[in-house]
Amino acid sequence: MSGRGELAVLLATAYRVTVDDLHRHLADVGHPGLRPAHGFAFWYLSHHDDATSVDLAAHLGVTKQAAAQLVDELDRLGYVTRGVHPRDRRARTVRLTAKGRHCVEQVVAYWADRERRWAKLVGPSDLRTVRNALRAYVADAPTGLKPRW
Amino acid sequence: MSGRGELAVLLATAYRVTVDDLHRHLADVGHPGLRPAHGFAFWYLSHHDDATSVDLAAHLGVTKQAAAQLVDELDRLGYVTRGVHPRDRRARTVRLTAKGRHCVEQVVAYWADRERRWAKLVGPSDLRTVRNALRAYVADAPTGLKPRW
DNA sequence: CGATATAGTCAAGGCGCTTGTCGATCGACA
DNA sequence: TGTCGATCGACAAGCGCCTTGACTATATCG
Repeated sequence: MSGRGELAVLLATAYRVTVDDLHRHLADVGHPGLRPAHGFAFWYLSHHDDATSVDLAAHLGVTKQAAAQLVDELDRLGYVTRGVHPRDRRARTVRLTAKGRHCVEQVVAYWADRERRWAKLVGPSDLRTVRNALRAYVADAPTGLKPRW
Repeated sequence: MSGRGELAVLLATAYRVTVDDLHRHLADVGHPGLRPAHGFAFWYLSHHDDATSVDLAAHLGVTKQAAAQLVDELDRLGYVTRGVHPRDRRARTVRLTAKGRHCVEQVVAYWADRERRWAKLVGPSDLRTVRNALRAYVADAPTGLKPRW
């Protein structure tokens, strides 16, 4: 790597490694076969009561049908349940089950551990620098290019 | 964002923003409809003469058939040509055309510009810190989890 | 109240991958 | 040199994760 574009490759690699290792870890602790979209959905559902497929679709940046399919799948796997919406007879709510919540907890714990490990590698001060620099980079992104999650 | 897992989201967002903006830029300069796999393929082809579909497949981490399909597509779009392999009658070489090389140049220029811009946002010293921290993070990844590109 | 919008569901299609197979060529070994 | 197993590209079919289209029931607004 000649140096030019190295940051791009590092970002891509870091992201990919992050995702792959997280999913390997989740399989190890009883949650096999999950993928990034599941993770983003869990995050959203863990912060929103009474979410609907359409809410989730907007958050994930996909169509409502794709979101519904994802929810179907998570339902089948036991991570979510659907129920009657309290205020809209057309809609159905999507809620995490205990299994879904356990999964979210595992992700949170995983990330706490990874950050500790990274801080030990480069020092807490440098990790703060990384965080701030990434924040600046993302904030500088052209409008409309921010992923919704 | 409560702070826990923030780095994960920042990495994911930075990566996604990077890829999206690069592809928007490439469309602007005459290369519409490209996707990340194309970029990785271009990078490989620009560093390897006489590459074959199987070489590319290994590099991209996909099957030889998927790589061949990608090459078909790039051939159709005018980014690569195929030829006789100098040493193996079974194989065919894949080479970048002038259009392909132009695209690679645009990517390199794009990244030079983005890095300059990022350095201006956070300071060159902090950007160095980011680079070193990402290198450390990636080097610390569990074996077998390094993406091939 | 009527017209328009919206939620979920069902259906079909597209794209980018996968696995399987085949004939031609290669490489190793006796 | 001949044989056998491996490998290359190409062809074929299938799968997963999205998309668009359509429909009925419900909601919203003037």
